[in-house]
Amino acid sequence: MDSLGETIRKLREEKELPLRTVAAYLDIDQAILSKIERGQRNANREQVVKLAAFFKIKENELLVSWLSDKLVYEVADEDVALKALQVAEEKVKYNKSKRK
Amino acid sequence: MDSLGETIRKLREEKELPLRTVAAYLDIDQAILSKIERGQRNANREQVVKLAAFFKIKENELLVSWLSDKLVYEVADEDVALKALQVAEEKVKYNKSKRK
DNA sequence: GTAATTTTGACAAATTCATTCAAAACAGAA
DNA sequence: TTCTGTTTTGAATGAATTTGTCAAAATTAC
Repeated sequence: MDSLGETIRKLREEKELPLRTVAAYLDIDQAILSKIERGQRNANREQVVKLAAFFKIKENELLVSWLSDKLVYEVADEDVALKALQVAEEKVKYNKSKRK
Repeated sequence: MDSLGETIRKLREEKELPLRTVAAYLDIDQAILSKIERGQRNANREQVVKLAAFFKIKENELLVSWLSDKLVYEVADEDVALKALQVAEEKVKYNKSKRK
């Protein structure tokens, strides 16, 4: 249940790479990557895709991690957080079945 | 499974009230309310609370409707939408248990 | 200690978002 | 059709949020 930040920090440290290296690959300032890893900034979709490629892990898994982080952030400090997530699931399922 | 917009439009039309009346209560331009009802704009939390009071319905129900709309919007056109919602649920549950 | 790396925060730029307003579109009644 | 009230649209503005840059401070490793 790691956040995106925790995940990529672990991967980076496993390979003993400095922020600089990964940041260069993503074409962003290392300060931003530092913040992303610690959850102070959100990555954008493009960056997530690049990160998956860089670390050679499944793109979809990282996207799920990233998206779910955003969702958690969105419902934070709402009492109805869980309920809202469940209803959102229903709505997505419903839309999917309808779109066919 | 109505969206917030559909819900409040129905309520307003049941009572045969013009946009003007409800908009005045919310202290916003009627153009905005029109857009909120048709899902072209997001309401903010405060407006949702006021709407619940105005129509005398449960605040939490309307908040769930509003929040879940935002979540659906956030994951729209992502293949991993459902998965992300499920993982987000797990994360929220986990955070809740930890925060005690 | 030095050197490399990471974190922080101030600032600027860019982008997104909300709001206002007036005109256009629409609906119903006469 | 015209009159009246309502709703929708879109352009323009302003506010707020996000995003990136940079350099200095803090931390870590040697």
